[in-house]
Amino acid sequence: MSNASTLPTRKDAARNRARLLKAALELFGTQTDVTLKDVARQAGVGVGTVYRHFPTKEDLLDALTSDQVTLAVDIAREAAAESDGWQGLTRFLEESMRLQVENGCLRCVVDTGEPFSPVIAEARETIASLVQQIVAKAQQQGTLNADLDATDINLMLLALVAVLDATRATSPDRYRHQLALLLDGMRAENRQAASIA
Amino acid sequence: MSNASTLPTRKDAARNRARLLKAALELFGTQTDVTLKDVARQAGVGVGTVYRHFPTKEDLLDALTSDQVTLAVDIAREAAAESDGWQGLTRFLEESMRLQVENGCLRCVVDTGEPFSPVIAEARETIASLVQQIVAKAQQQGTLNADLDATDINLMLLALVAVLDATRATSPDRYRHQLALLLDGMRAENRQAASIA
Amino acid sequence: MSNASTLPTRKDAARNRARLLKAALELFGTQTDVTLKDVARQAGVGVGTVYRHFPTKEDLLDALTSDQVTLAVDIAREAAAESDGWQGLTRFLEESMRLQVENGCLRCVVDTGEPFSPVIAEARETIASLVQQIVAKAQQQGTLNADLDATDINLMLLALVAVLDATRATSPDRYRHQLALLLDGMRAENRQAASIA
Amino acid sequence: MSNASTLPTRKDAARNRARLLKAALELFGTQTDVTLKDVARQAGVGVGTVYRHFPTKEDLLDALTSDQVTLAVDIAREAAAESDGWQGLTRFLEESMRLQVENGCLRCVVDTGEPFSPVIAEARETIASLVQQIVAKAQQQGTLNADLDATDINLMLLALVAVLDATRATSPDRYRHQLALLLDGMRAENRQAASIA
DNA sequence: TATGAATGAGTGTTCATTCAT
DNA sequence: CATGAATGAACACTCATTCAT
Repeated sequence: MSNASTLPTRKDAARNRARLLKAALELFGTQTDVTLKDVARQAGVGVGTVYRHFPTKEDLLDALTSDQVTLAVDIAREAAAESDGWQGLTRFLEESMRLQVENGCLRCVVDTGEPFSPVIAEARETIASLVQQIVAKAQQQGTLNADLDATDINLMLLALVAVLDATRATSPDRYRHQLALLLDGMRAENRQAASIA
Repeated sequence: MSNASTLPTRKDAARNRARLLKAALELFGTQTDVTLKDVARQAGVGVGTVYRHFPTKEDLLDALTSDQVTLAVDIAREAAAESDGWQGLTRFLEESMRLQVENGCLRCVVDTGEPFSPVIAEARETIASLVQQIVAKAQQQGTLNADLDATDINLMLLALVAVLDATRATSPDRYRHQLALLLDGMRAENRQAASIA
Repeated sequence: MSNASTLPTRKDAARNRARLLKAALELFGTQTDVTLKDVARQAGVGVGTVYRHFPTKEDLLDALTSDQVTLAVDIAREAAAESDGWQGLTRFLEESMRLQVENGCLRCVVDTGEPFSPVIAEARETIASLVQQIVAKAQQQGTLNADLDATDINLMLLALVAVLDATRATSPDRYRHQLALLLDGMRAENRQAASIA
Repeated sequence: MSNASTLPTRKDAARNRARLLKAALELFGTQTDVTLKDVARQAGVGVGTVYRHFPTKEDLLDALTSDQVTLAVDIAREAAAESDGWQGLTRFLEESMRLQVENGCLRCVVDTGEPFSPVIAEARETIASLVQQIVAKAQQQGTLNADLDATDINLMLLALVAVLDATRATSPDRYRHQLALLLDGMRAENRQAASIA
């Protein structure tokens, strides 16, 4: 939870930092156009406190993203540890989506060209490499289409996140259906040469 | 009160409206954070003119959406006219995405809970109903999974749009791969009972 | 008064620009730490109007300075036209100070290393060159110390401005005494070899 | 209530006060827009400590000024002790400027109408009185213009400080030229009836 | 007592919207 | 009608000052 680059020694400071990240997660997870005053109010502190912990709005978002990406790295690691590649892939997608359902700030796992901090870039690379391992394993085991790579998996996540965001208010489980379809489409035995030109 | 000299004004007004929508499409299709001054400049008119035609920024976006949804309705209608259901479905998705590639304002075809105007709501319903027809036909013909409905298709579009938006700058064709996967996953013969819990 | 780089075509816009410059002159001429809200209030307009005319606080100050420096150029030109060099020098100093008494924004005639716009830089060079002419003429005519140059004159102005600013509230004419002393010190016939080590 | 264990604290407090003043002098002497956090960091203490010693930013500046004015009083006293009035005057100006070159906080010796503390006011009066003695002596000895008084001398200092501040970065000795001119202008024998109207 | 975290009024600046020309 | 100047609420961010640790 606490970033390596910042070390809030005092207890109350650490608590405020956590509160701020929690508040920010709650707000940015569901809306865009969140002001820092909103975050401060939600966290029950003054604006100045936001700036003490995060010198810039960008920095707050980076910290938020870092936290989520760190959790995502753990998920990828556990998924890569599965001996069955297909199982690993399924687990990676499902657990990542569970993270998004709970926190709603996963957008950033995929590199969309937006500015990001080194920490995030590194985590992304780690995830990409782990996913690549999972993909390779599943392909060797003959359960995954040969024409997929790590980027496809990341984009799938992005797609599912979009679905979740759109349906969260009315039927937050809906994305699972899409995930099922995608998984079916990814099975090696289901590949259709003529699906698309 | 109305005389001959005021007639050409109507033409001008219509032309300005078209110009504004074109300008807005060009800008909102690729960026966010577009100001109305930007739109006015792109259209070659003053800000006041924007407000004459669209009392509110929201109204402009609604009009933009309406245009796109209208085009989407046409696509859906043509797709529904195909005798082969699977073909119709494929066509609907591919053509809709082509629209998004070109115009970039398809976000709104799916109801995401955001406020929208009656005309958009109506068009959405029309599309939903047409897609439902396509889906039913394909299912009757035994080519489409039985557990899919029109909403799934719309959400698929939403997902693909997210992929396109993220990859537009670097590899704008990437979404086609995701589409292929989804199509494979949707084929009746490929349905896996155990894909997901 | 109106800058060449900006062309306020409308009458009311031009009036507001003039009002803003007037208000800014009144405020910046006597105080530091003036906010743009202060300027807006003093001018009787909204803050937005300040930004329409001057995209940046710096720009407003630049415009203010430009105006004053332009007036200063005229003074220098007239002073350089005097056939008597000493007379020209006296005139330059007295008239420049009159400008400062009235407007209070002359600080900028001397290059103090702060950022400034090209317009100001150019005007400064023009003034420096004219003052150099005056100095040379007076030195040729044997009325001015040989060891003075245009920079000395500018620094003298700076010094006198400091005196004026400090005494404006209590005895705004006091600077004239300092000016008299400096003029006496500049007369060729009064040069003391041993005045300072 | 007071015991042996609190005694060393006094020493610490005194040392911190000195450190703070030193740090403040270093920062305010060369820049404007110095924050109290800057001062605290430069002094190696926390902000809270600044406020323990100086309840207000203004108070810190007052203390700074007091220190400098005290040094200036010493200079004035030594200068007044010279038997030769002109020598005393020269010494006063040169030494005062040396102070400004080194510390850069002399602004305050002259009453510019800004708020100031009683101790500063008193020191100013002392200086004024000493300078008045020097001036009177030199006038009696026939080396100084009859129309000068202590205020003129203080304003001269102010003027020279302005010159120094403007030229410090590029040619910090430049002010000496202005000083030479002023001294020449102040010599009784160089008085020109017609220097200024 | 020293520390530095917390505070919030205040800055410069933007932009949707209104209104005089 | 079209224009673009005027408006002011709102934003990201700063900093003198207070207060919990």
